[in-house]
Amino acid sequence: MSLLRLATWNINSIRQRAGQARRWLERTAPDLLVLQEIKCEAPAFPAADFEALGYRAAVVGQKAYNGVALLARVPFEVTHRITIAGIYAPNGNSGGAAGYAYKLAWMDRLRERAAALAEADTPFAIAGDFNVCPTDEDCAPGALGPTDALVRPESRARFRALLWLGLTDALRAMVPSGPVYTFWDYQAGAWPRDLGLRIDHVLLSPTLAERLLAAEPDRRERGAEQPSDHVPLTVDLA
DNA sequence: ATGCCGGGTCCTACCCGA
Repeated sequence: MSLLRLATWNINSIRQRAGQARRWLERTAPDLLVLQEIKCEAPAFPAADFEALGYRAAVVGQKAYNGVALLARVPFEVTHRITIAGIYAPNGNSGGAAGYAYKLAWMDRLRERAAALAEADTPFAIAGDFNVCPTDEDCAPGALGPTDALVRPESRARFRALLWLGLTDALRAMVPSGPVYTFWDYQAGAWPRDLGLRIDHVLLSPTLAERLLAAEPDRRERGAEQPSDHVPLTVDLA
């Protein structure tokens, strides 16, 4: 049986953690990795580091903030065409009411885009940092206040609207209940106290969800030297 | 409880993350 391994990782500066990403790719060998918060423009992205491992990079960069990239292993043999979206959704806590409104509007546009993909014939996955804890189980007690943009009801409603399109939350499909975090703040001993959040997600269209074999955040990476505050989330599809 | 850590940049005090 052939396997398609997808992964998403908010790397929090690719220039700071190119070596860590390279070692993780060697160990995990995904077919495709979407990265968020690369924090550089495309020419500064260390594409050669990944080409040496057999990955080709597609970069949408920005100076200082944000920025995403997609690393795909080449060569590959196309047996089933699928569409992969790598996203970095707005946090929504900065910029006051306007910043939160921007987050919600962005999520509304994402839903429209996902609805268009659902209308097409091609199976698809949306993977990335959604900056939403979908339920209370996805936020360690005390890790965030009730007014935080990541847990507010309007944010959660936008996430549910994606699921109502027929999408499957891959990690929750494999781990139906209990804490399974993908992020731990650098502050206040969040990692040693395991005060984490589940905000990185992989959503699968129905035919891909039928092929879901495994989904797991790689907690080892949070314990590395100078880690990102997010860990990679890997999803295996038959 | 925002700003304890850690990234970025107008190079160094300040913005942003979640």
